[in-house]
Amino acid sequence: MEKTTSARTRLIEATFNLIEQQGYHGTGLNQIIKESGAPKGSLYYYFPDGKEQLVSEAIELYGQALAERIRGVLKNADNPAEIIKLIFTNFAKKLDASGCTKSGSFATIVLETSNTSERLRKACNRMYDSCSASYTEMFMTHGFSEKRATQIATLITTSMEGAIILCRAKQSSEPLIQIAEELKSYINHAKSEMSN
Amino acid sequence: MEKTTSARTRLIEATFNLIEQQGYHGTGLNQIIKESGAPKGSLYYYFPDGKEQLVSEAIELYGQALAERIRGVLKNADNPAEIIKLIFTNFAKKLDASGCTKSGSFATIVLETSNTSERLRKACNRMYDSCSASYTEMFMTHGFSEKRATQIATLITTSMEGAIILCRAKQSSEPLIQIAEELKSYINHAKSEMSN
DNA sequence: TAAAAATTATAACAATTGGTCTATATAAAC
DNA sequence: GTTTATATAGACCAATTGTTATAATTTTTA
Repeated sequence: MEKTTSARTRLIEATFNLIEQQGYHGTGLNQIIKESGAPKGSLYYYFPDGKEQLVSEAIELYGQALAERIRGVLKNADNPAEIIKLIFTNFAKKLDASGCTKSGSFATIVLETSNTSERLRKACNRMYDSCSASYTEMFMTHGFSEKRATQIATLITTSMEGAIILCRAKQSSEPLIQIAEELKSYINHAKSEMSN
Repeated sequence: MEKTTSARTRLIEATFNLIEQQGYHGTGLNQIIKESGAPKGSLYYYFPDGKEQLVSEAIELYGQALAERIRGVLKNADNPAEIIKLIFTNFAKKLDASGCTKSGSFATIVLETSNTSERLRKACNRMYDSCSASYTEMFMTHGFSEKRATQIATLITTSMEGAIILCRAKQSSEPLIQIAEELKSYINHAKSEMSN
């Protein structure tokens, strides 16, 4: 089972790796093949729909992994504010580790293809929904109303994605760190107002 | 003066228009020429450094216009929370007017080129700094400490950029509207805590 | 009107793009 | 051991990418 799927998954992994650094159109299939080390003939065998399918599955795979990771961290959280801060600082660490080259987000794909590929747009949208839902769920289990929980979840999702962009532009993880602190104090404030 | 610069500026305008819809690598020079209606031979006459220079100047031009627009709106603001909300809802309107195709942000360029072009990365970064500084300035004139003003400005800048991405993915301006409301109440809260 | 400068046209460039094709190998099943 | 899927190799495709070079054309200046 390992050997059979390895070429396929190597292609997917290389795809996401390169796209998060260079974008969708900036990443060629030849480069993906070289980076993955996968045999060239295998690409259209596993992904008959070509690049679009390849990227679509990369979004799906990475997105699910991301959503699960987040959900796992949120699971045993007793302090929502603290745990959100932790997630942001973790992202900052990963970004730093890559020299600020790998953002770990779908923003590029969205911005490049949302007007030309419904398939990719929807794949990205599902991932945002999935992550956002995880946040919402946690806040609700901590006593927030559904409406309030959803609002905060949206703010988290958007500021996360936006902070990553600022970090790439600045070549520094500082924006993520800053937002981490900011959101923490905001969530604490929201908590204290939970009565109304 | 109008006729002489018209081909040049038409090229720049077409460039920004297309890039915000399709990204940097997704937009070809041929398409820019066609869209702009500018003579083909003029491109490398006005922009000897090619695509990079063309895009760089597009960022500069659009960025300055954006920063000025924001600064103008903030100038005669007596209610910071309300004016921030207004800016976000204005962005939402513009996005809706384009059928959610034109984001009016530099995120694509950052994500696609920050690892390969210092020139473009820095150009985008300058624009973020410029906008962020406008927000900071306003909050300071309304009594916020410099530190606090900067923090809130960063949250505004990041969540704006992130919200735009969510809107593109969702094909709806709803995230921008939601964040508009959320930030408004947040700023009001921050204002009430200004004493410490 | 002649000379100079600014602008545009056109063709070609090598390189690369995403994608298709057929032939060959490797493995599994009977 | 022969047949049948599964998988890989690699040449090939037309189209397009950004870029360069040179020629023709305007426009400005003298």
